[in-house]
Amino acid sequence: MPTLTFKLNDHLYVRDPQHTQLGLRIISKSIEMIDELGFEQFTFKKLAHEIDSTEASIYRYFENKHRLLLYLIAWYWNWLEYRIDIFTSAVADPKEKLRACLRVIAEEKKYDPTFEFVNEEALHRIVIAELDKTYLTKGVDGYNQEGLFGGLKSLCKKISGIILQINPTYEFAPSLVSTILVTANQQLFFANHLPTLTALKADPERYQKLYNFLENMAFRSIQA
Amino acid sequence: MPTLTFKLNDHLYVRDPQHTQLGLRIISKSIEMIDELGFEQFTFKKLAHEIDSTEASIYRYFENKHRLLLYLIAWYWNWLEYRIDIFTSAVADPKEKLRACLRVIAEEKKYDPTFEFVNEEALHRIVIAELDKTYLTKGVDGYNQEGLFGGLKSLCKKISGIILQINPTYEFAPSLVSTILVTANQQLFFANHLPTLTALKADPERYQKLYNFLENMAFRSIQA
DNA sequence: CGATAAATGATAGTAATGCTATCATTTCAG
DNA sequence: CTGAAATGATAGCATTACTATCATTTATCG
Repeated sequence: MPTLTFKLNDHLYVRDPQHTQLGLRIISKSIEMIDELGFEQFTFKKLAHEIDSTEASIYRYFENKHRLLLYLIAWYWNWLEYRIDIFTSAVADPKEKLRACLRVIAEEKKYDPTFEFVNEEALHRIVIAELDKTYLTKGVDGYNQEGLFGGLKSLCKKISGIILQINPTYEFAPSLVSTILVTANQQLFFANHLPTLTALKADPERYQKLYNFLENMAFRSIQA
Repeated sequence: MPTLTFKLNDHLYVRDPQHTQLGLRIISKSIEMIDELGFEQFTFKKLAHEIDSTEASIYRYFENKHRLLLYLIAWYWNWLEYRIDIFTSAVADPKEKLRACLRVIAEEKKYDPTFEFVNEEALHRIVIAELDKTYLTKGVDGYNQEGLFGGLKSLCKKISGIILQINPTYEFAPSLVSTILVTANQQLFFANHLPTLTALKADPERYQKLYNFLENMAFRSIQA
């Protein structure tokens, strides 16, 4: 099986980490470490030590640790859209298309061997815990101009399009979609840490219940 | 008019800032500064300088800057619930009650002279930009045990109760409410910075449109 | 194969941050 | 008026997030 790579926005990195051994180790190990330590406790120094390299070398791939996070999360959105494309391409009915999207969004994330160097399960935990740090920063507008949020925006646009096929008069398509994308992660976080804020429980069925919640919210919101 | 104060959880502070001049200045000025600088750029050293005090003195009120943020945002949720109580107490019909809640949640936040030392407009911007930093941290579980998220949880419970009055069979009440509370802020942020992710525009009518979005989503989701 | 450039490693240094600690001074309460 | 509480002043410290420099290894290409 060929190892696929995503073409991510140039500004996310200094040197493309997908093209070298060291780059791939940086991605691989940083996912592991951010997942374990949390983004605040994670440092390039610690990462360098773990991959038997140096801080300086890592800085040759990523301008700073925030851009690395932007990179990883952009990768995640690309991966999600790639999965959504797989599961919607053969579907004609827009309602079924939307259901397929929601299934991909709500499903438990597991290691995808198509991308050897990425542990999607850990990456999903990173997205859950750190997503907001990508855009909730004084630099948003600049990042946005550089196109660093292209992955999320593209996904949002795609799903909004499907919703408008179902009901062309629905006024809030992009708001509903961004709400769904963000809340899917948030509800899983609440299930683990703030259970009073969610109807989900920290059990294996939570992904199914999350799907039910999102499907109910989406289809009822958009009905004419 | 008497100046009201909220009884906030003891663990949020070392010494209660509402009881002293210096404490009130810390609250007042920190809101201003976090709003301007963002939470990352904000430091106790800078704050000390602005209020003509010292770093050490501020540490006598707040264990660290993260607890100060928790304090401010807890205050905000208390204030929101207080406003919701005002606007729902006289209303009998649960549907109207829910509408009143959504109006308070979606409305433009303005300075409330009941609380002289708090600029609610700035505080709302802080909530929009920094809310997630209160719970998206490795320390959540500890904070939660200390009861530091009581304000948000209480609000969520109250509104969930109203929803269950409208439809006792709705399965996802707390999820819907937490989604609404979080998304209300998020959509306003997107309107200002990532407009492709929202149907709102960065204009004065955005609060009305936000209300419409939330009302549509809420009432349709919970209908039997 | 050898020369040259590119990539990486090794090491050092710096300003800022997030504290902690100590002691002196002011303010307040009984 | 006295003692305690609150505040100020100052110093210090480990860590972080970089930047800079130079040496060494590795890949590339004629």
